[in-house]
Amino acid sequence: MDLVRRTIERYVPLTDAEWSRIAPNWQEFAFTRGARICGIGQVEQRFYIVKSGVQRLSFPHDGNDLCIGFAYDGSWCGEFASFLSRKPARFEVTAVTDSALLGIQYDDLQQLYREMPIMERWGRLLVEELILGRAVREVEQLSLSAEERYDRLMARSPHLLQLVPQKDIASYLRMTPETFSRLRKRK
Amino acid sequence: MDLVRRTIERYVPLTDAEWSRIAPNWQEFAFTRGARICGIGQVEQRFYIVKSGVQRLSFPHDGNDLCIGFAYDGSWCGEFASFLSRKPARFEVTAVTDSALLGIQYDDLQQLYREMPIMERWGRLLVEELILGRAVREVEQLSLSAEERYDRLMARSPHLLQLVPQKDIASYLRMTPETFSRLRKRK
DNA sequence: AGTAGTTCTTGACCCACATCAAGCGTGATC
DNA sequence: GATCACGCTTGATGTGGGTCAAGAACTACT
Repeated sequence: MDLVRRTIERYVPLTDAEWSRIAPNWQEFAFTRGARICGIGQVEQRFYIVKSGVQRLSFPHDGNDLCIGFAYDGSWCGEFASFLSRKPARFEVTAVTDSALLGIQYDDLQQLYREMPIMERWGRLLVEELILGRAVREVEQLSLSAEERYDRLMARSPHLLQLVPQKDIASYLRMTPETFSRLRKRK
Repeated sequence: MDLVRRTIERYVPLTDAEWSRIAPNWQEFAFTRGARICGIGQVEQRFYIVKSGVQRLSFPHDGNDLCIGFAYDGSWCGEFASFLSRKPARFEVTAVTDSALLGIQYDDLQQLYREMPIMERWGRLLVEELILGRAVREVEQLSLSAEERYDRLMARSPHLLQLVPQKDIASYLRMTPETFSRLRKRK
């Protein structure tokens, strides 16, 4: 649970008093491999910090899943768009491995925002960071070839190959499992 | 200038007192057609609200520009990633038509965030909205064919065709000008 | 251990869209 | 109103990566 405090404090400092107001709002959730953390059509109720495990963000598209991203230790997890907008999720979140997540309920977070300007700031900085990540990924998607995207991911997150099925990585890189397999062989 | 107040009040209510603190931080900027609003490599100094005109967000990629998005009346404008991170811009912002923009300086905005929790909230809600827009676009990019993307854009923003060169729209839709031209003919 | 359901690999083939090239507006500049 | 510079169109040709298919290697379940 201290993980939550450390994670928040990467953005804003917290006094012990502030933390003791915040802490009770966070709860631990366990998901077994393959479990659905948020399904398409439902409204995401929580925002999570990953304590352990790997999770996948994806959406189904004629037959197979298109993979949008992964979350792991220390990163955020959840269907943010649904969480923020309170609209049905377009993406689903699945536990790729057994996972322990620390989550906060939407209403509780809004209450914290209302009571504590420091939390409002945290919320802003957090979403700003998400935007920056998206911008980087957008450039890479647009300007790199299939092979370059493969190289880039393997350079940055080689561990992913051990953690999640190749077809998911392939989909994340916007290529078919066949192409991914052929690229691996070439190296 | 009242446009700024109205735009902010789409997210949070402002008292006259609050507004009179905020207003002096916003300034009007004029750009003529073709002018560079933010160049690649420089740090975006301002966050803009569009008073009039159309602007383009793009980045160069072997020879031509890859177009990421457009801004027009009432929407936000600028290289947000650079503005938020204070790092050199990866994208450039160009005036497609003569443009009048209302802008606020980075430091001034941070000062407002510090002084006024209501502005901090505005900032949070604003970036949340930007993220939601990205999610929608990401789904469309991934799940629609070139022709479907064309149809979707023509249904939603037919006016764009009158405002910006076809090659930019083509690039925004991730296709060559030739493909775009052929799609138009088919309709 | 045996069966069934996945995922990964490999080969053969295909196609949507890109690339290349040439001619045609159209509007800015002198 | 001639010249120049782009943007748009149209046709011919090329190709990266997708699709289809079939077998091999895992994994999970009983």
